[in-house]
Amino acid sequence: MNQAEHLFLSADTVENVSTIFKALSDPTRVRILYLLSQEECTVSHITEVLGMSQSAVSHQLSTLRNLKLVKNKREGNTVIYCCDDDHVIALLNQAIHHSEHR
Amino acid sequence: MNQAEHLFLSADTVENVSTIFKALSDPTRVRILYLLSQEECTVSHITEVLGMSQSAVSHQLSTLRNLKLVKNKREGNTVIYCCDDDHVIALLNQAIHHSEHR
DNA sequence: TTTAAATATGAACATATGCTCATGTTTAGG
DNA sequence: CCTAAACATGAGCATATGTTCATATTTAAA
Repeated sequence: MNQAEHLFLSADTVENVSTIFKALSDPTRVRILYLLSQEECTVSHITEVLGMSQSAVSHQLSTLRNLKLVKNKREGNTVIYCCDDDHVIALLNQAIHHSEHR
Repeated sequence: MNQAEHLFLSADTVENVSTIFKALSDPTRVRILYLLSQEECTVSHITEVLGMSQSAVSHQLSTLRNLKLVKNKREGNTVIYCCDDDHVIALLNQAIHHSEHR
């Protein structure tokens, strides 16, 4: 391949891509996103399923919210989270599939 | 969705998936993998293209080697690196495509 | 209007990460 | 053999990250 024919990534693309992957680079966030990919969940439900502290879960949800990977709605006393980025879920499912079929 | 119908991820799967994504969570490694997805490269070539120190590049190549995402072969005085995990390249390309088409 | 439940958030802390700097190792050439 | 080029690697350092702990906020119910 000739040097002139290289495809280059813009700095923006590199930044966006690594940011998306960074969001998926933590086990807790993987578990949260996978759970939310199956059903909407309250924070307390996520907390129970993951077996982690409410604070730890809330902090990670905050991270995912800032990245616009999840969104939430208040319903009375509780807050319900759901996925807000289908493509990231597709990436996650693809990685899961690959990991489980080797 | 009923609780009994949930799909659960094994601890191993969660660990594998987050490890793969962690490998892709750093801009330098994204640039290296993208470059190697197009052509085999010597370390010095990667160093020039990225405009980084040889040491920094070598350390990241070591990380990618440990994860078996790249492999290398010695050719005389130089060492040539190439990709060794097609699926990770597919994930990377998918993320790049998504990032560039929004 | 208190009180309790559900959730969010800031501070602190321990660990992980990515780079630089110095130096080690391997190979080709003189 | 000696030197230079190409690459690898360990130590050190600054920053980022994920959790806990304490506390704030919001809502429902008494």
